[in-house]
Amino acid sequence: MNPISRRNARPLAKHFDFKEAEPRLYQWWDKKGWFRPEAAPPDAEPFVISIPPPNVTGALHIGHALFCTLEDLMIRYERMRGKAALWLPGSDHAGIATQLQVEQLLREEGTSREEIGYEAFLARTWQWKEQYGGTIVNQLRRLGASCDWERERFTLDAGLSLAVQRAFITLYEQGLVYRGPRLVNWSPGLRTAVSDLEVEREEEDGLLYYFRYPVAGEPPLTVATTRPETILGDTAVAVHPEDARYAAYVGKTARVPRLNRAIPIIADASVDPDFGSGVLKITPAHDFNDYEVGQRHNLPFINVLNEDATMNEAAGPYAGLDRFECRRQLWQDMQAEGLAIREEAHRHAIPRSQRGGEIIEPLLSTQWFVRIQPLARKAIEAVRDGRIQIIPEQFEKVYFHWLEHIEDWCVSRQLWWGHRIPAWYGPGEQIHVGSEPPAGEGWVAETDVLDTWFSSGLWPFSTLGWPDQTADLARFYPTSVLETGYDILFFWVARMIMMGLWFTDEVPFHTVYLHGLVRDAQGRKFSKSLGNVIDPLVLVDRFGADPLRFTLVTAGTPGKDLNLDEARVESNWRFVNKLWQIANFIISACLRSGSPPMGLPAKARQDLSSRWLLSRLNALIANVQRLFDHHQYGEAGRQMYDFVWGEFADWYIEVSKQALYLGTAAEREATLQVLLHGLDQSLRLLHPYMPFVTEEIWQHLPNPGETLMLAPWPVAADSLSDVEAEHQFQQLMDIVRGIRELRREYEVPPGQRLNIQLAPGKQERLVLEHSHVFSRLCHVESVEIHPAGETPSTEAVSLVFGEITLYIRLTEMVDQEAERTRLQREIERLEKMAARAKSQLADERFVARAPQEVVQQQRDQLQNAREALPQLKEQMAKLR
RNA sequence: GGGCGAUUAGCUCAGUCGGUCAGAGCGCGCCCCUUACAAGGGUGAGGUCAUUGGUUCGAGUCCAAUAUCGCCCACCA
Repeated sequence: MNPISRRNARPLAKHFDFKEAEPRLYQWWDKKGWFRPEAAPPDAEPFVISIPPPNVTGALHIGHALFCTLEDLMIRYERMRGKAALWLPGSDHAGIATQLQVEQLLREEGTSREEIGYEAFLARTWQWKEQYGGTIVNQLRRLGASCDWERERFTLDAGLSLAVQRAFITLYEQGLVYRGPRLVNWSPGLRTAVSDLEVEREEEDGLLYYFRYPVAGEPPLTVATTRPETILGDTAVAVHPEDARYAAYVGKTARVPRLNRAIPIIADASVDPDFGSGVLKITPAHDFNDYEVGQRHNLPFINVLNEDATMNEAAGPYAGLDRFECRRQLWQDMQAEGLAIREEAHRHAIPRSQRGGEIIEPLLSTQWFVRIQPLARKAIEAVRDGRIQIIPEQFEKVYFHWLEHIEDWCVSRQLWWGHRIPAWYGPGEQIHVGSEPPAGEGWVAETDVLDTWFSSGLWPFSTLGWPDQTADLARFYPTSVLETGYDILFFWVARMIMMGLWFTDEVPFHTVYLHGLVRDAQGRKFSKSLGNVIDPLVLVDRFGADPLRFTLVTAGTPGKDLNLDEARVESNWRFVNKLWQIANFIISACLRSGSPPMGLPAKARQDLSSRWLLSRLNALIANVQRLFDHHQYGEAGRQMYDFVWGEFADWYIEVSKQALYLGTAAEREATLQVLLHGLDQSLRLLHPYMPFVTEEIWQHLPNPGETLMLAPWPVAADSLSDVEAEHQFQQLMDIVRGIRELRREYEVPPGQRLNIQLAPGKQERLVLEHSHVFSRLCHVESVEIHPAGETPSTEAVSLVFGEITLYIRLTEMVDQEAERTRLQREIERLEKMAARAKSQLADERFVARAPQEVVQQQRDQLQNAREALPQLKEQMAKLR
């Protein structure tokens, strides 16, 4: 091993200038190639995350910032652990979203996609993509994302397009793809089919229309509908088979209002006799339930809608009207004929497009479908048998439920932007599926494209070169963790698992980590209309990327929505500053007295506070490891925060000043070593959360490696754990706090230094040897042994900490009454504690069954109370 | 109609393996510009851990019911 060349500490600026440092560090890391897995030795174990590809259309929102932070955290952590970490970035062509945006653009220019035509539209969209598509990916850089940019992919790249074709053709050849007329969810505005998942149902106020269905030879039937225009497509009227009211009607003929078409009255068990009048109109071409009834009873399917949801010629006199206009018109006409009975307010679920929000119509149309059950079975198995673990676990249930009830996936979309389905239509209704048309004349290419999620489903392996057996595929597939929001568990995660297993025969990743949604400080969803949208980049501008990252990770728990409060980002910005000031203090000390040799002082040269600090640090490292193993990054971050601020800064640094300012050269060196070690380890732990400030500080420390990014991750060592030191230092801390409380209670002026007498006892050396702790932390002038036999002055108050009793003389006469109250309070507290411990210990079941430490703890408490109480009571007795 | 989650301080939330777990941040009160940091330090007030049962030596933590809120799935016209 080469000796690491010695580098001196370099002074820090007074404050961290994140605006200057962040881009500088990022470019440096990137240029050095450290984001690439090749930065690790060739035999390093890989750790791979495929980024959830954001829509090219998108701008970075807070949800992106969350996934970006979590994934970067995992990647940086594993990289520091020596793995070949690959975070593969990219973006999604997002068929519908992108097409909508470009169409909007065209509309603003007074034209449309139909007008400019297919080729021009595609060219336009590509141009648009080149222009704006890089935005979001560049924004990820500002958050510190350590992606391997040389492996960046786009779902419409040539390689990925090939993968899509291969996958589709394979499924077809395996008999898992079929094409045919089915009732699908239709988006009239986009004039395309959409999948079940892309339809959202919201309860809305609507109307229920009651009307009469004329029946030959019987009084008319009363029927209710929410969509009167579909009456025109009715091909039956149904009642429940056991509904006595209508038994006479079954088999008779009804006449469709206005059109006078004769339709049968049938009996079907799916009719709920208790809803409305108990009579159901059947529109097989425009309702999913009716569709099934229609199939069962062999009814005709009459489609009354055009692709844009205007009425077609089957609607007779209403042809050409918009669906809602038709609804009004028909109802009016029925009122005129006396067929309309009444309208009733009715709250019901309306299906709306996830994109754009228009009302979706069930429409009969010819589409491509994937028979998904065989794929789903494999996907269920993989989670069931633990090859894939979903975190948090509760989502496994949801996953199973969805996959167990999954229906065939409509994968064709009548869009222009996307992967064209590799199919060809030949003479005589022939269909050929393949990347090229068959030989011969007259073959026409399919114009439908595939659902965007089809290509997303291949993402973990298509990005690595599949179907080619590339070196990357061999090395980095299966990937490691798939991290994303729970809202796309079905859309994306389940489909990746299904397709990964199907095409590669391996799970695409072994862990699924699902995060929650980011909401505003009051827990509301972000929305433009509420005006509560938080732009992560604005927060980065104000506070830097580190505080935002730290906040996003520590503000919540896995799988739960988190409320983002700007105040929290600000307070974490203060934490960044705190870290900076800690570093500033330590580096200044190095500059003053020379940087110490690397490493820790020998145990014999470690003072109590150092042993305490190192033991606490070691406990932190062990805890963090356990938490990381369980993906509890939030709790781990919070513990780091508490350690750095609450223990390292508040206590160790304060105490270290004694050695630094007044100690011998050897003491100074030993203390500096511990300070540097504490800082160095803290920076390593925090680096995955706050990469910028930690790297910047680390670069100013003496003797660092080249980059913190690749510095080894801290490992806990039993040799650093020191229970005794923790216990003793804790006693000192208790005393300091006790004295501070006392100072406040008696309003001792801050400048006034206290003289303390210590009752002789077992712990007297501990207290005497650390008098500097009290002098630095609570303004104590002197500590001396209380002369035996002498009664403490009436100007003194006493403080009791277990077996340590202190008498503190205050200059002015102590208010005897106040002191009595204080002592009384303290006595009561201890007596209660003693009583509880005593009764616990008297319970032999407790002593027998509770762990040894817990029993011992109770014994210690009892012991403490027993030693302290007589002291306190003695003091009470002395009061007048 | 099913399923899931939540309920802890004024607000937003942590709480791992049942035993220093009654915590943090913000807000609020009081004191302090003490030679790393006022972007700071110190110290307080404030909670029957939703309710009720149960398991256990021991429950914020596990179980069951209830209440309230939220989410997901589902073809009630």
